[in-house]
Amino acid sequence: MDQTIIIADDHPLLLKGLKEFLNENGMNIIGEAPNGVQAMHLIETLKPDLAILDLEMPGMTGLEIAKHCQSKKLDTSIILLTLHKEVYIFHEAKNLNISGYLLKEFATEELLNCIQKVLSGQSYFSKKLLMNDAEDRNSLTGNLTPSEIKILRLIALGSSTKEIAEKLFIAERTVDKHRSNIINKLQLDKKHNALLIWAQKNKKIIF
Amino acid sequence: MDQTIIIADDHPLLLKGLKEFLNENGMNIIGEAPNGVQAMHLIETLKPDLAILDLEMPGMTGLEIAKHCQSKKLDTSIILLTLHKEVYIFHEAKNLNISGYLLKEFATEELLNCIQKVLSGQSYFSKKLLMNDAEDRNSLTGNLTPSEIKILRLIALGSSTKEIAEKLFIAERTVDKHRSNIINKLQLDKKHNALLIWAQKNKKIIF
DNA sequence: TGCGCCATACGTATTTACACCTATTTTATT
DNA sequence: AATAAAATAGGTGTAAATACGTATGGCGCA
Repeated sequence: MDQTIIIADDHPLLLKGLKEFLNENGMNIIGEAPNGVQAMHLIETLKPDLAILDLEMPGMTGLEIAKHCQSKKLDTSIILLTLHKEVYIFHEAKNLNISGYLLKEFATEELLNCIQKVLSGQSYFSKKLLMNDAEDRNSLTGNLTPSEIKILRLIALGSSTKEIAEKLFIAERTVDKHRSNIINKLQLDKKHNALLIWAQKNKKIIF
Repeated sequence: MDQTIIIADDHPLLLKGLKEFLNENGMNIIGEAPNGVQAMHLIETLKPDLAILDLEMPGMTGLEIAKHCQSKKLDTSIILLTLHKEVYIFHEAKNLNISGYLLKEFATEELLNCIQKVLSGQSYFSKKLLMNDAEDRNSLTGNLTPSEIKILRLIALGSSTKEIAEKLFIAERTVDKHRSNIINKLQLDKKHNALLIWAQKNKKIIF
């Protein structure tokens, strides 16, 4: 493998383990960073083929790095490593240049496979991230209609009513009405931002 | 160092990093385990001088292992590694045979120091765990005035401007002004609810 | 066929959140 | 004692979120 890789993680032991593991498997690691800001800098200066990033890092998360790369039109492929099952990332990944997403827990089992796929232009997302919490989800969002769920997700991602309307090509008032219905179905307080707060808190469930 | 060590962590990359790091520093690792149950088994069979354990592991947590060791009167010293600042462990440690407690985040910086102390019979608890998130907090909320922090906390708890004004016996406009100042200091997007979302996300830091 | 659910859309009104501005009083710090 | 910083308060304006209505077309199911 002559393709270049950088890695970033704020946990030094994990960074070390990752580096050793990749080296043992013949990968060409040209840079490593202990936080998101430095990782971004490495990507900009070294322009590696692949960046393997921790999702949660101080300064800049792996997700934010992906967004920056996209807006700066850098063609570094990105694999995210995460500790917890943040399923919502999977959905964001569609709009971003994220090619892989793995749990650290299973990293060695799947990492090589993932890297190979990504370096050959494909993408790889750990199935273990997808098949979970089906129960929680149903108990909470089972009553919601498909449109309502769509809107709820956009709210969770930080979109305003206006933005949602634009994205879904429907009227703001319609979105408004859906919000209202969602609030009723979830029996939220009739308080300002109650829906927003709920969506933020329950990100993991609604995706 | 001829004293024997076993290590356990459910994250394979971290376990690898830890092993390499300790080997490089001349430690004598006689066993490693990917979960708590196997770690306990290693301790019972190999009777190492020291066990370096992840706090959160499937099957048996580092804390449970410590309890077992105590009840079985094994004199293996125990160092716990943790990802998150679970300060409550520190208080439990007094009643258990836990000799060290470190954040993975700072592990390399302090780990050798900690191991030396523990192997020589002393104990070592990361100060970063005690004087809590003082750094994180300062880096993020250090510029904030006491009033601003008060208000930020109320926002995180879901209070509206009106409610905050009532609780603090000040005018709504004053609260408004503080919100504005907080947003500026934290350099948040000038977007609706940006402050609310930030406060929700960073609950752990501002309290 | 008709009933009900859903998505769509619009109107009106209220409450919040925030920007940008000024100004006074209190409290610290030097 | 003087200067700086913080807390307080207010004005004006915009955008957003929600409540509470009504209304229509589509679609499935009894």
